[in-house]
Amino acid sequence: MNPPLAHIVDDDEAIRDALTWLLRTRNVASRAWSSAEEFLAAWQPDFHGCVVLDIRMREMSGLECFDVLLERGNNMPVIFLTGHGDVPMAVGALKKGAFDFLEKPFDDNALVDVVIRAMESDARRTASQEAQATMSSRLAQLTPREIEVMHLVLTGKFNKVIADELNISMRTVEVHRSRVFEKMGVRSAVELAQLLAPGRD
Amino acid sequence: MNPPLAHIVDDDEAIRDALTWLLRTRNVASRAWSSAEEFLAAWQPDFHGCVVLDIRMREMSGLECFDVLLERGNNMPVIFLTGHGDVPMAVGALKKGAFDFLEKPFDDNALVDVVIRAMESDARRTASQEAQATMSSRLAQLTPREIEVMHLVLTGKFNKVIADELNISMRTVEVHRSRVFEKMGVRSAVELAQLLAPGRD
DNA sequence: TTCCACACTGCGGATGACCACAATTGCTGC
DNA sequence: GCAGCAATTGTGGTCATCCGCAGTGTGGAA
Repeated sequence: MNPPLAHIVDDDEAIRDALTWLLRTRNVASRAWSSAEEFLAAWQPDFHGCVVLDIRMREMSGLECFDVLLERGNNMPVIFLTGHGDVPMAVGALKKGAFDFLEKPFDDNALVDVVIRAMESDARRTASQEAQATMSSRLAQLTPREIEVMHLVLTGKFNKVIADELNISMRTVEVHRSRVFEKMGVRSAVELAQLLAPGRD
Repeated sequence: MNPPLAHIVDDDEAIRDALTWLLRTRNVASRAWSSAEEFLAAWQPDFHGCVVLDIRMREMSGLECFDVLLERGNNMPVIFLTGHGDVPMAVGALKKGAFDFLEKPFDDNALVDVVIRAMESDARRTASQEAQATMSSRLAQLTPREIEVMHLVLTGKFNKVIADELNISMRTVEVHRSRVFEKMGVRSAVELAQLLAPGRD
């Protein structure tokens, strides 16, 4: 898996170097890209960390780059940097899901804080996403009939009722139910419900 | 219950009237307040709809008003209007949970759209909140011991195991469990798990 | 003191969940 | 055709759940 990095995307080498240095002094690993195109070309779905994206760049702008990332299903938090941002631009970016939007000149401490919080946020997201991936792969192992039975089990219905609704025997329901538990790695309907429900408590 | 209203808070009477008229033509009920203080004095937890809040006002500013609303646990979406907003102000407001941040002069259609979306959002939130209030009032009826047993039941443990952990007899666990189901209005542990879990499927 | 809510316990029976063993049907791929 | 998977069903038995009936003990409120 790709290690978490702060991906710095800026066509100004001085800024790139300054940010790289700044983050290194705070023990934040980073990688610099000299254009949106370069970053997008290298981008992979399992990139982790965050993106620090300059708005004004020679070719593709930071906002355009952001749109491409959204289309590709990027999950990393994106922090915008801009020298000449206006309010609608900032509002639009945040409403599309940007993590933050900072104006130059920015305070070094503030930027580092934002980057760190973004990377923590990504780490949390990654963790919960992995759990969900495990769930999905398990769900994928279920046959159509098993899924059907599982849904009815999750409504709390008795095997007898489920059998009625599907016009099959109770015994068959028991078998499906048992296989579902086995494949999903649980030992009861309650555990299954907890597993398929988001975190609580 | 208070009906859903677009609460217009602006110390400029011309703006208030214009917005009220604009919203009425689109069949959106609204109420105008001539200052943040006036609105906050009248504000009640069961206000519904949304808030259209001017930033620059003579006494308390829109941002200060927003902070007070947040402290009071306001749930209505807040839409900011401003003539001289800057980027950090907009970013800060959105990150604190504002629904939108519009600069004057704004497009009438755009504003109405935002207001309508905000009120729809509030209607959805209200609905899910009522469901949760029902849950809370039911949970409040449970005795301490019943809550304890309920939590263990929700982990999928057998009554026998629960009895062991609490050093009581199985029969007692059965009684608590039964009372929990009765008070929570469910008929099985699975239904209980579904009820206490956020929406899914 | 009396009443009541809460927690606790035992017994026995009805019902549901789970499982091992055993088997049939139909469809797919080699 | 044969192997393999999915879906189906039955028998018989064990374990868990659920429930009514019956009763004890404690602490707080009337």
